[in-house]
Amino acid sequence: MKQFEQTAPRKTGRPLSFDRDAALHQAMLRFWRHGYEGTSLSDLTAAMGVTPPSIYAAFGDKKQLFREAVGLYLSGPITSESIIDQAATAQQAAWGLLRASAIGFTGATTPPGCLLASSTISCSAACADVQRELAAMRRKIEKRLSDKILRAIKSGEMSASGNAGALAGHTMAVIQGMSTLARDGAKRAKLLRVATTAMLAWTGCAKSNCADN
Amino acid sequence: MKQFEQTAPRKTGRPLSFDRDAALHQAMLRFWRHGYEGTSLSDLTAAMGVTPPSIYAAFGDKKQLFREAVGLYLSGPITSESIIDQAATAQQAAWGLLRASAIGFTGATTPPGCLLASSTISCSAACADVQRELAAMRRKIEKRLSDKILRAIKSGEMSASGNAGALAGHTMAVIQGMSTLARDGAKRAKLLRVATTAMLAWTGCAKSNCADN
DNA sequence: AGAATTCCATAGTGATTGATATGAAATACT
DNA sequence: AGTATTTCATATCAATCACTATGGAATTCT
Repeated sequence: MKQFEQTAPRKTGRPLSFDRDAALHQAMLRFWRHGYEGTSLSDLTAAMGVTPPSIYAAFGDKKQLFREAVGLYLSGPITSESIIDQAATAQQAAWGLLRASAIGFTGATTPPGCLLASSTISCSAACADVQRELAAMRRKIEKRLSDKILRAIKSGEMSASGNAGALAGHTMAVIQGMSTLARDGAKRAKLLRVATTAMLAWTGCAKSNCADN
Repeated sequence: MKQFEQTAPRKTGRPLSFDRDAALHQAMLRFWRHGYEGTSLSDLTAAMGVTPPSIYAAFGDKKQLFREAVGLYLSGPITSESIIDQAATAQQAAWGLLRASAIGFTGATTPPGCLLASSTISCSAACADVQRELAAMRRKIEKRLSDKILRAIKSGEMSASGNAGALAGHTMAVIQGMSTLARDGAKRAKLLRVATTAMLAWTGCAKSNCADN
């Protein structure tokens, strides 16, 4: 997230009268709940407590503000990458992602679902670029998981072969789908049961050596 | 779809100068690709070849046009309900849904993904009602599948118990997630592999008698 | 203190949104 | 033919969209 790094503090001029991080957090929550195009500038100004000129001075335009909001959403001590990389096995990596998603999609103080999964699923042609960016982020996570599975297969940790992409795709699909379930009102316990069920595919995979349709 | 039934043909007055069904089909394709709010009236008029007053005279307002488009999307000889009801087993019902979704989400002449899954995942507060309606449709399908699984368990067709909701939720999540994968560029073959992988959860379920997290 | 710099608040920009008013055109009924 | 009825085409409507011009306020530097 180099492009979002804090620039050197200003030495002169009137100081900012609002907390940039807090305002960005509020913007993230609005985008999370209503998506990119579903969140208007007047929504943002009301939620952030900042007037339009200040928003544009501090964040650029709406797209850049959204990109920073996505960056904030993906930041934090626990990320998809860290879950995948630090898992002992590929199967545990998938479970870690599914479990973290089930919990993250049903936070008490955050909107239901996943910001990445819902904010630009459908949008007008005007934001096709933002849509592509988020799609690339999703594919990046899937590839990282797929690579982890592939290495597990090569190292003999898993017996199946040739299904790394399918297992990774299935895991990602369940995560994206859990986001929709959460938006439709599913509770955390239900999402965790769905995640547990999804992991049965790994059991089935190990026992049946993966159907090779 | 009683509310969308063709009214008795007019007996007097200037006849419609456009094909209502063809115009509705074009509207459906636009909503499918860009979602409800992402499709503007000017988009619709251009795609349908109909001027705004004619649209409003023929369909009411934008929301009603969208509802008719959803009705058209869900119509046809093969529906979720028919797939579930006509399947010999609950497992075959899930597979039928997954397979039909993988194929339907990657049609050559239709937008990628699922209209139901993507058109109102995120929207402004102004269309929360439409969002709720689609959520209810998704839940209805899930419940029908869940009931099918429940009956299969009670009849002894399946050994597991107490996981009908989890299996149905998992199936629905994979379907919704496949829609996102399709939107992100996944090909039909990949979605079918994901669907096949998802079905391994049933194998794992049968063999391990379902983990009781 | 005075200059330089930066930000805030007011008020508005043109464009687009969903939706219509108006009157002419095209049909059926008498 | 004449009337009633319905639709079509033009030209909008008010509201909202993302965005900004302008000038004063608040700070640092000299």
